Amino acid sequence: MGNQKLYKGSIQTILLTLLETNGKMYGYEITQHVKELTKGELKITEGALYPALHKLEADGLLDVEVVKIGNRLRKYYTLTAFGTKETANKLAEMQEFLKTMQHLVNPKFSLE
Amino acid sequence: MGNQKLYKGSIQTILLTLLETNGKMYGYEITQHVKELTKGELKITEGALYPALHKLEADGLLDVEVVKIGNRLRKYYTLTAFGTKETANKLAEMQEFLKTMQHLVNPKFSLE
DNA sequence: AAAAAATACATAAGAGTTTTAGGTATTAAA
DNA sequence: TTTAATACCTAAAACTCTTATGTATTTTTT
Repeated sequence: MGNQKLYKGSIQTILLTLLETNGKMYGYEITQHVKELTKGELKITEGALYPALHKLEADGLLDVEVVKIGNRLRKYYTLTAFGTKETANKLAEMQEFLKTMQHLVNPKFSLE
Repeated sequence: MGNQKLYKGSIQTILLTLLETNGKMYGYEITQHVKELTKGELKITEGALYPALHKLEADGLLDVEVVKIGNRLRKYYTLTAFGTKETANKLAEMQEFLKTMQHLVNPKFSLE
């Protein structure tokens, strides 16, 4: 497992991207999905996940739907229209960031 | 200027990489260099820069040499042997991180 | 059948990093 | 001569995440 510190600041973007790709997801599902997708590189902890989901919801980017499975709750999250727009913005920023970082840490390719 | 938040956690790696590439640099020089390299995308603030340099020095990754230019001081930083080793590690972690993020935000390319 | 692990949510204290805002001082440019 | 640039620095506050803890249900293992 690499340096979790590097992922600071990118969790929101990750959540939004996953929801855009998969339509709707619930918290626990997201943690498992990310673990698999990244082969264990990134483990989104609950202490980071739930506050992030709540904030995105409070900010109007996500809608939530509570579903009862047996006697247990699941909270399915989906993007709002506003959330979809913000996802595009954040994805663009992420791509810019990734490109910039590649240039910085891989000077051989920094000639553009 | 994109989302500065994304750069959280990567400043140490950026500093080490710059020092590896350029041999020795002083603080102010680094801020200017990064601004140019990234075309203004990333502005390393002094409040982030100096504590980071001091920490890397305290941790034994950097040596410092004070030079007087006229009546003004410059503190040139260079990598120690240990710092060079750590730079390689952090660069590897950064590459891993960048690859993982590309997969996450660019699902089309996530088939490996 | 009982114990352990997995599923599913949540919060709160603490750690760590960066921003914002302030400070000192010298040198170059307007 | 006043402003901008150079060059260093720190401290309070904001922000994000980790660690630790809690509750409860369901499934798997012993």
